[in-house]
Amino acid sequence: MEHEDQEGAGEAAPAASTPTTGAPASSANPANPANMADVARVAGVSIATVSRALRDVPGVGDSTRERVREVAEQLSYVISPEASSLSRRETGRVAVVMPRIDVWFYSTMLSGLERALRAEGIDVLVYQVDGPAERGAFVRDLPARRKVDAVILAALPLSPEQRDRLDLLGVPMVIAGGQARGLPHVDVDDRAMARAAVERLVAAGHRDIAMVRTSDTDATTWDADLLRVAGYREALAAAGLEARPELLVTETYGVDAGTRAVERLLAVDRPPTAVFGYSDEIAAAVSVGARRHGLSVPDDLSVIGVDGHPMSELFGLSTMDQNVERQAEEAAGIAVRLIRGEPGTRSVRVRHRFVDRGSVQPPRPQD
Amino acid sequence: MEHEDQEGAGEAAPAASTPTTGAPASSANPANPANMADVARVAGVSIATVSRALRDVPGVGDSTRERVREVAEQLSYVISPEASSLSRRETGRVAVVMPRIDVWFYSTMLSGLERALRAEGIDVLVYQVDGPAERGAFVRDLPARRKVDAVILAALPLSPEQRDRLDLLGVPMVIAGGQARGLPHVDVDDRAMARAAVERLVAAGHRDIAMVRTSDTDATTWDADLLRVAGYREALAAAGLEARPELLVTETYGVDAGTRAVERLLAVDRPPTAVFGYSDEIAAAVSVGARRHGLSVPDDLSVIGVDGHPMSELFGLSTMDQNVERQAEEAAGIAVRLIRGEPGTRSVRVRHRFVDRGSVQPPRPQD
DNA sequence: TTGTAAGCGTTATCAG
DNA sequence: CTGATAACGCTTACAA
Repeated sequence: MEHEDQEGAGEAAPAASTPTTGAPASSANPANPANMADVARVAGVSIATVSRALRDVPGVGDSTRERVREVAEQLSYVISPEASSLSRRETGRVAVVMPRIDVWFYSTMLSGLERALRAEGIDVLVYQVDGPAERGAFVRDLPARRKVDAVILAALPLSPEQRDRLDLLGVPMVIAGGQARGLPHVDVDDRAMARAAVERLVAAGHRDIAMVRTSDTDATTWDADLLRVAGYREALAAAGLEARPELLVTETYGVDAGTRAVERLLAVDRPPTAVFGYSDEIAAAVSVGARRHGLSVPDDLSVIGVDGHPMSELFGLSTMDQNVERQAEEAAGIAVRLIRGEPGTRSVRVRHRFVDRGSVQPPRPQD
Repeated sequence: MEHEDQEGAGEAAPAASTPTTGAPASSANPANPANMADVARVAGVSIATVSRALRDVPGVGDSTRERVREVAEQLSYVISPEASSLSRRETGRVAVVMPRIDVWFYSTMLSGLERALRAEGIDVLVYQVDGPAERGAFVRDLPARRKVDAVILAALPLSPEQRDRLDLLGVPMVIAGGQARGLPHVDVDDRAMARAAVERLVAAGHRDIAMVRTSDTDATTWDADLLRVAGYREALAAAGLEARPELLVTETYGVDAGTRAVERLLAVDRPPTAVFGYSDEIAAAVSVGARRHGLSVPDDLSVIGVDGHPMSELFGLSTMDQNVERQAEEAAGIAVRLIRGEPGTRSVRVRHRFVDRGSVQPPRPQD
């Protein structure tokens, strides 16, 4: 370690070295934390009373409750969640299962779920289940079994058999960002979203409208994919436009997917004047690819995406925002109500919204 | 829908009712899962033997172990983690605490941590602690107390007092992506990374080198920020270049930060020919901003960032990759060893690496 | 090798 | 309002 100073250059670092605060007072012996019996003893009451006092359940005298509270505080007593769970038969935890964590949609969803669940005093256990193999293992071993009060599946693609086996988890389940037979879910209308996006292109005067999507590396089929393609086709049909197969291009995922897609699209007979991207990431990639080919967006090529990915803001891309935060909130809400046995656990469809950033313009006048 | 049988099929669900001796219905009765006593009874052994058999501890006859296994399987028995934890005095869980989940660095870190910890059979509890207020609350209430065997703090900025109070968690802690007095940590050499980046610019022949950073909305100070600025200055000094204050610009975080930064930089007397971005996101924003001003990267302006953010690939930006996945792995490893009381818990410095994408080129010949 | 029984720390049910 | 006491489901000496 060569360098020492951060930036104060001259001054000798104030070095917060000494364990400043003396003994953390009273106790706080991490090795064996106080338990309810300790509190009860010191407070001179029974353990049952401590339990009641600390949980704010009725049936304890005010003065008693107060005294217990003080003693607990003084012993820096913390309830043992394990013991409490064991006795109460619930964990205070929810599992969130998702294919990836390090991808915008999922990290945003997880962030929203965590926030909403934490507000309810529920802890979040994450399971990242990526690809068919891990999915199979997860469904086979059900590692979350008996560890949580509910499970939130975030856009996890499942076969019917897998879906069924999940019932063995024995707790309520919710789908966030998708659907599955018989489970309450929160999603957006992918088809309508795609249709609305393409309608924008149509309305701007485009006739040759391409759609670009990427294929997954594994054989997984995503509902959203199918639905958005369907929406694309519907919009074309509704406008009396032909769905030219060569304008629906699928590239394998990768950084140059956009460039490749643009190349393919420019090579066709009557190249498109507008592109609908399956996602904002793809729209952005197409936009970059277009630029590399000397095309400017939106002057030479209109582009619109789906998602509401922050990246699209940077690129100035118009998009159909699918409001992931809201989806997360709703899903968390359903999970909580299911846990509490409250009603109101119906599925929710979150509304998308168009975000106009000017990347859709009328096509260049044809010559 | 011919899924039906797990084993018994056919029989109408016996509903969750009879508490005890009733045959555990041979199948998964989610309401009342089998416990060890059930397994013991069916297998004709004691509950202790079941415990030993299922955990692979020595001291059980092979045939007995086998029989117990079968019975457990048949009853689709799953051990109660709560009970097990309570008895064993450990939870099998680790808490990961981070300011945000929906930001590249953190989601990547979390993804890596989850993967590594899952491989060790450890569950991950996430806490998103955003901003000074939540940080204060987290440190005050310590919601993770008694819920985990270790805590991993992912680049969580803490005051010395807060740092000290965390000791009350009573479990080992690790810092991932940063440092804090007295705690084992995993990080990169931010200063060296910045220096190396700027050295690339110097080596390409640039003399007027700017640095762009963004300020946080709250007053939080990030070590990485200070260190990277220091590295920037060091590199300039080492090259005998003046550190012109007007070339170190700080913009408030936002999508147009890049544009604003470029504007400011173009307005100075002798505008820079190269920009070092505090992060890849900023470098990308600057790159977009430059383009809006009619400057091309790298022809008119060289740009280099820090992070290894996938976005930089899309933008064709050179960067110093800080290898977050590796940092996660190392941090998880330290946590695991700390939990097991194994040695080898020293801090780790992960090496960064330069990723050349051609966004650094010699400056235009001056006229 | 196997069983018995004492915890682990709470909650919940009954009495008082 | 308060206190015993029996679960909750498992682990672990200690015996057999």
